[in-house]
Amino acid sequence: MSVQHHGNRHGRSEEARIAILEAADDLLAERGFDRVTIEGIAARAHVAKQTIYRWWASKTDILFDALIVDADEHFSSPDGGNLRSDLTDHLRQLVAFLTSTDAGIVWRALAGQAQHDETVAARLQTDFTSPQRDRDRAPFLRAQHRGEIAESADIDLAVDKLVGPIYYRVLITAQPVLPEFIDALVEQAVSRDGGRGPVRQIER
Amino acid sequence: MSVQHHGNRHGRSEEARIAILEAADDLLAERGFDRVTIEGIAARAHVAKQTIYRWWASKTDILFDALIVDADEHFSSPDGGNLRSDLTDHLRQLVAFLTSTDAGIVWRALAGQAQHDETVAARLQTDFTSPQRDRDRAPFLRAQHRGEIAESADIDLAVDKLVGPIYYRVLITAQPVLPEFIDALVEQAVSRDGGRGPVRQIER
Amino acid sequence: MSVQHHGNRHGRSEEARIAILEAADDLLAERGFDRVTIEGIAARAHVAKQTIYRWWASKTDILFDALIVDADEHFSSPDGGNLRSDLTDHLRQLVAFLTSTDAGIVWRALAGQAQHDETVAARLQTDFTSPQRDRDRAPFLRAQHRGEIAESADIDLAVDKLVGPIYYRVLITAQPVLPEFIDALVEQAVSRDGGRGPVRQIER
Amino acid sequence: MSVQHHGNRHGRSEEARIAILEAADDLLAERGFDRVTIEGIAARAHVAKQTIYRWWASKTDILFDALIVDADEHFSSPDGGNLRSDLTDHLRQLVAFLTSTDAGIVWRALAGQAQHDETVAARLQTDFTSPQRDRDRAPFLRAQHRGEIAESADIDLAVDKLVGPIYYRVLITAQPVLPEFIDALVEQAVSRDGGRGPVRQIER
DNA sequence: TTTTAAACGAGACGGTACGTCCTGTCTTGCT
DNA sequence: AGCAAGACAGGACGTACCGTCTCGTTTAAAA
Repeated sequence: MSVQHHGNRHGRSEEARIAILEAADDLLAERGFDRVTIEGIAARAHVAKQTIYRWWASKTDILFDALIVDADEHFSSPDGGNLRSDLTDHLRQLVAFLTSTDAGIVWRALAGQAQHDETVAARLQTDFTSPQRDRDRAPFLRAQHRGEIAESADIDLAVDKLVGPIYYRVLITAQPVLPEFIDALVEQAVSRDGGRGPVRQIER
Repeated sequence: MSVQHHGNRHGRSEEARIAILEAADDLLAERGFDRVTIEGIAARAHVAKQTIYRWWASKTDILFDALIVDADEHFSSPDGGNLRSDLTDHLRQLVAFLTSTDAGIVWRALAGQAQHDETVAARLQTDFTSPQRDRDRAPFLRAQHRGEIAESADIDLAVDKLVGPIYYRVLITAQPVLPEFIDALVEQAVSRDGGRGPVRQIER
Repeated sequence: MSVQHHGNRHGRSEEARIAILEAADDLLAERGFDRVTIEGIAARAHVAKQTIYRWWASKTDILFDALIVDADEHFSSPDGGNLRSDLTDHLRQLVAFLTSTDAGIVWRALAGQAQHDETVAARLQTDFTSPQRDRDRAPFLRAQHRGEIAESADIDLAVDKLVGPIYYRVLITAQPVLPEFIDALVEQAVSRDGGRGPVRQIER
Repeated sequence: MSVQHHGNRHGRSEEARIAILEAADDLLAERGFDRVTIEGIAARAHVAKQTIYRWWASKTDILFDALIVDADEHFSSPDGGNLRSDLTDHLRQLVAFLTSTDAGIVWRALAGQAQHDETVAARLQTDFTSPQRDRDRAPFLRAQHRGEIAESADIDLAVDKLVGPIYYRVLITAQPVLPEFIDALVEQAVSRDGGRGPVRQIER
């Protein structure tokens, strides 16, 4: 295990790489996306700007590196044996990730920037949204495999109904996503007459 | 009837105001949010930078002005006599607004920027999200008044379930929001056993 | 004695004129020429910018108005009966004017600006330098009239030798112009072997 | 031998430095001091504004750099063996410098600005006036050394009398400084009965 | 007596330049 | 070869004044 150096001919400095990612993270949390600058990162990481430009194309590129590592690690897929339990578990993990982790802060910044920049949108799709969607579908797939739900079930629609309201609260209305809210979403997804509860037609 | 002013004590130049809003709109559509600059707006509107700074605090402030006018005008509330019809109408208007209007482009830029800037988030809440939420609730309120749904119905939850998936598709997954998708959302909201359809439990 | 008004068809407001001249003077003394601005003068004089532009072409134009009045009033021509006495009197007045009066501050600013701006140079020549030169020549002319000096005397050269060193000290070396210095200049001008004193050839 | 640098850790770009000084010089000659702007210099020198601000504090600071080089080089001190000859030589050089060189244009602008700005005045004193005064005194010091004039001679006074009228003509009266004028000044400085000539008392 | 026109305070306008910050590129000497 | 350092050309920021303009008010001479 060789120690990393400041300038050598053995490849990039791991020391610098980590310092840059941490500086970017810290600056994002402290000052917000618009005031994260390459110069600011370089200064805080005690690194030359050129070292950043050598390995990353932009500040969003740095943030993606900070995001990906954490996102994968965050989610576990404990199989609780039934759909309700698995969905509840999963959605709680999702909400925790989006609202209570450093990676969630990064994700939110990138999701914001994706609205401005098609390149960011594309990479966010590839690096986060798409794998995340696979994670979102997993409980349903397991339920199908188990025979708990029909093979014909429209899982994509079910996922949209389930996670859509969560992202909506996080990005748009800034309302907290409480356990009861998650439960209501799950209830609808699993119930025979799903989601009927709150707003159902009065029987005549 | 009215004479053109070019700056005097009786108020600002309407001519300049409109030129600035149009320039901002055009630049946003052509170049994207990050390349909308005050200097660019001033140049395109044939206006002095100071005239912009005199009346607006930032480029997002300008975009809010461009947004508000259009948002109000966009939505009508035709009372179709039943909840399903009203919701369908309303959601189609919402989707059209978000995805197919100039104002929708502006809204998306501001929603993105709101993830970076708490000030923008606050104003977006006040100027768009909150009144829009009132518009989203209106069909349910009319249905309650009609006796179509129970007084105890949790309208806020119903709205989240209804519009959440739409915003999610527009902002996150970039999937088109087709009529069938809207219909599926509405179906769940109005049905006695709402949303059961695609993913329902297999009866045992 | 009619009171002056704010806006009428009988000509300009004397009140405004004086307030502007005083504001210009004050700002020059307090902040220096470069920070005298039309806006600053207008604000301090509680006057509209247009009122300034109506009557003056530039800030130097205002300062000329402030200068001229005082310059004329400053100099007296008491005839002391002999050249030495008259020159001494006159030079002391000149030095006092240049270094110790409000008008002297204005003059110095305009003399400085004249180095940058040919228009200012021309007006300064007409309004100050040329009449001042007449005042400088007066003692010699009286001495000629009296028969004290020859009709053939080169008065222009004598004036240059006399006042040149004074302006030089005021504008260039920033040395004080003391009475002894004036006396030395006068001594040379009036003596049969003028100015020989300090640096004379050693007799062989 | 030397490679061109365009900015690196080993110091500034000599190329940029020279381009900036030349641009400032040219703009001063073409447009006058007030229309020399940092932006104009940057544009003409094909240089970024920041490069100017990195090395100079103001436009006068740039002009000082343009002045100093030339001033030193301009003056030679040929020892003609006698005071009259040396003074004549020296004054002709001075007049040529002030009125007929690029550096003279710069000097005049700075001398003008020194009347407005104490900082400029101080630096002009240090960088030009004071060393120039040493050059002005040199002929007298050599004459003393030679025994041509007394040890007790007041050289400072003699210099004021000699150069004062020249600066006066250049800055104030805008009269040309002709050889005859120089001769008359020198004549007075060296003659036993110096300066008596033009305006002397009529013998009684 | 009423009308009218000049000068006024106020302040918005299109502009120019300011001095600062950050971008992305480059060059160098060190390790 | 990668690095820290940092100068470079460039572009946008937000501010200060420029000189012009229009407005509505004040006022005394002209009608």
